[in-house]
Amino acid sequence: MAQHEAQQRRPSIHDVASHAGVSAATVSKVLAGVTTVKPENAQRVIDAVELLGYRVDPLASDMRRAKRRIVGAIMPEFESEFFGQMVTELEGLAEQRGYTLVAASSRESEAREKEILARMHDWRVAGVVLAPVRNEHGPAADFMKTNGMTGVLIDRVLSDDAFDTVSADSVAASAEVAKMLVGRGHKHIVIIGLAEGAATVRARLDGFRAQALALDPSVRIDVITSEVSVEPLRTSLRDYFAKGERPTAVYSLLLKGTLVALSEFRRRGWHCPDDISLVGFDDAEWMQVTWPAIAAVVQPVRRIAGEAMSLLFRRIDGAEGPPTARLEPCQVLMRESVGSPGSGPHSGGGDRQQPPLS
Amino acid sequence: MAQHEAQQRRPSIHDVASHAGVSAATVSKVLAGVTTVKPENAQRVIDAVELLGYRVDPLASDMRRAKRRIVGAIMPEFESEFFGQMVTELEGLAEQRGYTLVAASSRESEAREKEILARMHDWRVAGVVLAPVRNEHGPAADFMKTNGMTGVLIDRVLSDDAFDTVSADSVAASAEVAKMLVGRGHKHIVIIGLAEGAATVRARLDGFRAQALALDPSVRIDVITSEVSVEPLRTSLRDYFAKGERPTAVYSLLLKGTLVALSEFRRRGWHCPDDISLVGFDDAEWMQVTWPAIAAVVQPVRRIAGEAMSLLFRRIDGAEGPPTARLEPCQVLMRESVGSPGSGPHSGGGDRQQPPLS
DNA sequence: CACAATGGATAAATCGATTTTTCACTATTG
DNA sequence: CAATAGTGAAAAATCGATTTATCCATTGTG
Repeated sequence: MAQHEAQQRRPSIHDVASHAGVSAATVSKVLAGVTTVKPENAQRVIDAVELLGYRVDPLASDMRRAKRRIVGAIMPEFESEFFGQMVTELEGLAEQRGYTLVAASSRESEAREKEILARMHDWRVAGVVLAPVRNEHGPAADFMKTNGMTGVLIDRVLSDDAFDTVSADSVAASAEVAKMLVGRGHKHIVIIGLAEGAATVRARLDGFRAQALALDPSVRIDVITSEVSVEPLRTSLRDYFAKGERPTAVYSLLLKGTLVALSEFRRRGWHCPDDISLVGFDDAEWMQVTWPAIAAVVQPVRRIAGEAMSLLFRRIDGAEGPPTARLEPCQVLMRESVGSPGSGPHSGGGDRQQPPLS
Repeated sequence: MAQHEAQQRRPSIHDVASHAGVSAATVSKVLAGVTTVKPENAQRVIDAVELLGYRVDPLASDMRRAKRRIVGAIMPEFESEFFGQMVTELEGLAEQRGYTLVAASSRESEAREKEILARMHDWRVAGVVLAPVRNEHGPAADFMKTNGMTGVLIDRVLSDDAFDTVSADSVAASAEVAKMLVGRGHKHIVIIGLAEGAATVRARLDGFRAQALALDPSVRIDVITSEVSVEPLRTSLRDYFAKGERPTAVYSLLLKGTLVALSEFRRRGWHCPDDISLVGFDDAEWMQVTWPAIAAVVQPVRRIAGEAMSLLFRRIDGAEGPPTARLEPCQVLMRESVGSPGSGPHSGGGDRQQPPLS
């Protein structure tokens, strides 16, 4: 098998050195771009590198230097478009700077999150981008603090006294959603979400509520949250509807909640937007091809990733100063899932026949 | 800032050794579980480890040993549920064996794929799980061969003469889809897909065609593919419909194609399944909450990942022998998007009002 | 009692780079 | 012409582990 015969040891810096007739130190210098090498010798090194197909072993290289060129990324999951895109972006940005990104998923478990972090600390990563499962006050952030790790917290965070944070401005986005819904005459709205971290959820709720009540003090806003997972949320929403509650709009604070809402609408035979309107936090590709297309808040993934990496490398490069808390603006995509209350077929209006796209 | 004062150097194996009053070699042996250490000394080492909070530096550890405990995973993208789940699974399996998984996305580019592979080779990874952008004959697999890397190819592959392969049995699944559609009376079916790798696409087409024609020799099967990206596919499908073609069912060989089909249905105002049926390769969470729910072929992600890792580690551990080519069975999920031709409203039947879920 | 065998541990070599120190040699200056 | 300054490169130390070779002290045996 070629698989085995080619298993020869790769050339080391010493092989290059002896081929070029210089010392390993000189080779290292040439490769690092140090200018105090005689051009003639530099050329011989370059030739030898070319001839042998030599490439620096990043592991050995990182061994000696103070900061290793590895950064970690910890996401709650890889399965969603949001975190998938996030990892892709982070990977590219790390690469641009000559760093290797090691990504891991905490699978929505704080215990696992801390374990992964410990492992990354073992690797002596230069820094970590952490999207915490709950919020900035979990055990993972604590671990980072007590171990003097450098890092940036993203997504489910507001601000921290030790680390820079970057997240979507979901408060402003929620206010915009409120404007959209109340502006269309909705007077009974239910918000569903997970109580990921008290602060972030509260912020979104407050952002929505403040704007909604400012526009129409008579609007009724119900909130359904679940502490732990999505399934209890489904049950709660089902019970809520079963009680006879008839809100005219649902605002879901998370993607899975949007799915739950849709499936509960199905279960009850409600049509969206005729019977009930829906807006979801987090956009997904499929939301624009279904009928109705689902209105959604789009998070600025690229900006969050870019900002996070830029802050991270600033710290890695030794930047001092108090931590910053950045909020990146979201975009609210109005789509067919939002209508006006009372325009559905049950009240005489509406037509489920979708119009051709323009 | 705590961020900096805690930046103290971590204890090394020598620190542990001096604390325990033994040599570094002894510490290493205790940690490796070698039994030729006096119990008394072993205990002192364990105590010192505990006291100092010592943890082995995997980088330094891998330096000396022949095979590094790192495996790579290269996926075409992270944004889809399929590859997201795949990475999650692979990560867990690598972890179980004490390996670190380094994942990277080739972003559907063969050039990038090869670059990533070269970087992983630089890291001297013990092995790689590669989901090639096109097929098993791309430059990446070549690179692996000529450099004697060990690896397993997954997903868009059939078999290879140098590497083990694992993929979904999309041929059998396609046949099953054919049975489902033809069995319901469809006589004009269009298949859409990317010509990712000639062989895999052809296999799926053939699997479908053979089964369909066996059941009904009069069935007409049109095929629309695009070499490169999804957009040309959209254009082709649009042109196809614009020509006046009126197939009664669409079978999409890829997730993005399913989205394209749905959006083209929308554009023309066609209702699914009344006007046209749809089955897609690759399932996604949203497909069961939309109306209609979309019938889909579910790939056995866990099994593929498990089999790939098991084969990979077998090779890493030195297993010889010719490469194997595994096919894992898919599951075809029948859902509302599949109906019988001619039962739609245009021909008198059908009712777009969905029934409540059971 | 001398010598071999054995258990247990340490010293030293190694992995593949980087960085610091040392050194040889040339060029400048008093 | 000797002392000093300056160049470029080699030698050596280092990073933090693992592994091999070496060594000492017992114990066992003839």
